[in-house]
Amino acid sequence: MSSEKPFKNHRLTYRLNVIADQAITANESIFLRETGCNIRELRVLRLIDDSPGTTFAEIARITGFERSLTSRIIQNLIAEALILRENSSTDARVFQLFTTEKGREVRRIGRTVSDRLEAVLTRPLSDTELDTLNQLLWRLGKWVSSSEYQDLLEQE
Amino acid sequence: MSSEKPFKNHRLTYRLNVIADQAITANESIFLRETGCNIRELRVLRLIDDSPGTTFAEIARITGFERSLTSRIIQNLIAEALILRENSSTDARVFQLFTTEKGREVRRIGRTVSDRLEAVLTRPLSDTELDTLNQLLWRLGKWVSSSEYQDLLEQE
DNA sequence: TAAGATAGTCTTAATATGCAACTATAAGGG
DNA sequence: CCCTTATAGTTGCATATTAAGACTATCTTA
Repeated sequence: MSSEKPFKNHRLTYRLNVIADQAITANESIFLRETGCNIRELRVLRLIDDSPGTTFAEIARITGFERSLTSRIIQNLIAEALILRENSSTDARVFQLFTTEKGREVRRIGRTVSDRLEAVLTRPLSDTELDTLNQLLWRLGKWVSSSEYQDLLEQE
Repeated sequence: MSSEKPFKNHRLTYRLNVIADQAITANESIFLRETGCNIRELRVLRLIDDSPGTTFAEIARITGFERSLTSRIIQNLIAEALILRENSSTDARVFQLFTTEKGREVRRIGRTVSDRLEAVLTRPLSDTELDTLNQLLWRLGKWVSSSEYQDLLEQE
């Protein structure tokens, strides 16, 4: 029975990667078509929409993106008129970021698309199974982000 | 209780991606250090070791890598003396690939490292939970590779 | 007011990767 | 037997991605 599993010999890491890759690749082009933004831009847009007035440095810190990369993403979002920036009244080096009306609309569309894609992805699983999967992945996610995991990996 | 989940608002795709990314990134550097090969090279090495005499075209087909990319990977493996190639006796256009002694050794090391990393990754899960996760991911993997999934994604 | 820290930008260089042209050989058709 | 087309595999080129670090401007502290 268990010999029927084609994936059997593969590592968890590999399997995770294949699925994530497939899902991301498929989603990326759909997002781009529907919203004009790639996934990273949408993520930054979301962050700004959730924390109006946030700054460049905050975004870079939260996402973990390089500062140059973060800068360019923000510039793109501004060029597309999805966000705007204002000089901080208290520190002239800093500018604060806000979503525009159009930005909020794009974010809304992004959410809808995301909902749909998520539903398609999880279609073969029952609600219970999906819960189980979410829980297991949540624990794995916490684990791989922990310093204990990193330490354990490094000690040969 | 369920409100305690920090990941709660994130999408499955996102979660999968984060975990896969973390795991892959961590593994990649360890593999490189221990074997001198990156993960793709190891994968090709494994394929050749499992099917001695296989060809360039076979490798490209199975992995799905671009032909130019496949060619370069094979060249690297030859340069590192992990594999060798022989002209096919029946078709002068074709060459056949075999692992060298060193290649088999590297593969063996790769397997050991991989075992260890896998054990570290799955440490927080019980055997039963791991089984469950494997099974759910296996089903998701089959699903995202199906044409039905692709079709469903595309229909707006 | 000088020294150093911080916010953010921009140039540059390395790397990765796909495409398409290219060589060499095989196979089939008239 | 030649000509055309197909296949195996390689390589040059063009492009996209990204990190690093130099740079400007401003703030802070002494």
